[in-house]
Amino acid sequence: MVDIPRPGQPVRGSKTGAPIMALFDLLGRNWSMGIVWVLSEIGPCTFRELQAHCESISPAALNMRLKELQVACFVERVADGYVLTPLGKELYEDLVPLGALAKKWGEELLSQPNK
Amino acid sequence: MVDIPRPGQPVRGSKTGAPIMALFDLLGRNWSMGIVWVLSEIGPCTFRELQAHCESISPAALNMRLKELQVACFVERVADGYVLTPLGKELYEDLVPLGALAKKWGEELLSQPNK
DNA sequence: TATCGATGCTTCAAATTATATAGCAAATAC
DNA sequence: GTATTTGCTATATAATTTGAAGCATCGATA
Repeated sequence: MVDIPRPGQPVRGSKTGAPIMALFDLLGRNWSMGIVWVLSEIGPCTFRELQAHCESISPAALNMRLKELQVACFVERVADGYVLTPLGKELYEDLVPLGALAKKWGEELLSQPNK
Repeated sequence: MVDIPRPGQPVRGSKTGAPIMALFDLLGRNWSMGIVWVLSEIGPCTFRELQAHCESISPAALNMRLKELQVACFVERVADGYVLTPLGKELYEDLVPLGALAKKWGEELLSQPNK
């Protein structure tokens, strides 16, 4: 039903399905990383809460990404709504450094003549 | 000309332009992370080499992503072709842990009944 | 100096994805 | 039982990506 890129199967970036490319294929979809980030920040939450925190995501997009992330074992549904799985939390931990880099990047862009 | 999401300006995921959301917006585009990854693996390389290593990217897509990554200061053109900037290398370093996670994830997916 | 191959793209139509808006069915709260 | 809230679905439109073809420029060679 919901199709996700899987290591070992052809994905964008690798016909043999290099794991990193499969992951990039999944995370490179619109909102994927944002959802993981927000879910980690605000903890277990309902669909509508998640939607509100993502500010401009459409329900169709949110729904699709959530389904993918569930099939991919990064997110699961519990009584309170949606949560990161242990693997999802690991993923989040790996994304954390990007938060710091993003700030540095923002400064560099400002100090730079726009192209 | 080439438009990229910038911290401080409205981006997907943040109307105020939270840096991490701007970065996710950029990296969440098709092939962005894959290009950074490949560029780091094979070092300075030509357009066609990059294209070959990305296995199935179309030149139009590669060109667009390269322009964006250059405007974003992650990639630059030198005599030998394209290279990561120092900031681009930092970005790569932050992506490295995802390589390990991807392998673990691949195993978890296999050991799991597919949904 | 003519031609060849390699390189760095551009073009364009077709397919895929994403967005925005409306709204509905089920569960809970009153 | 009526009103809210929640978790979506539907649908039309817009944006992005793909895939294939090909062109312009360059340096090397004949």
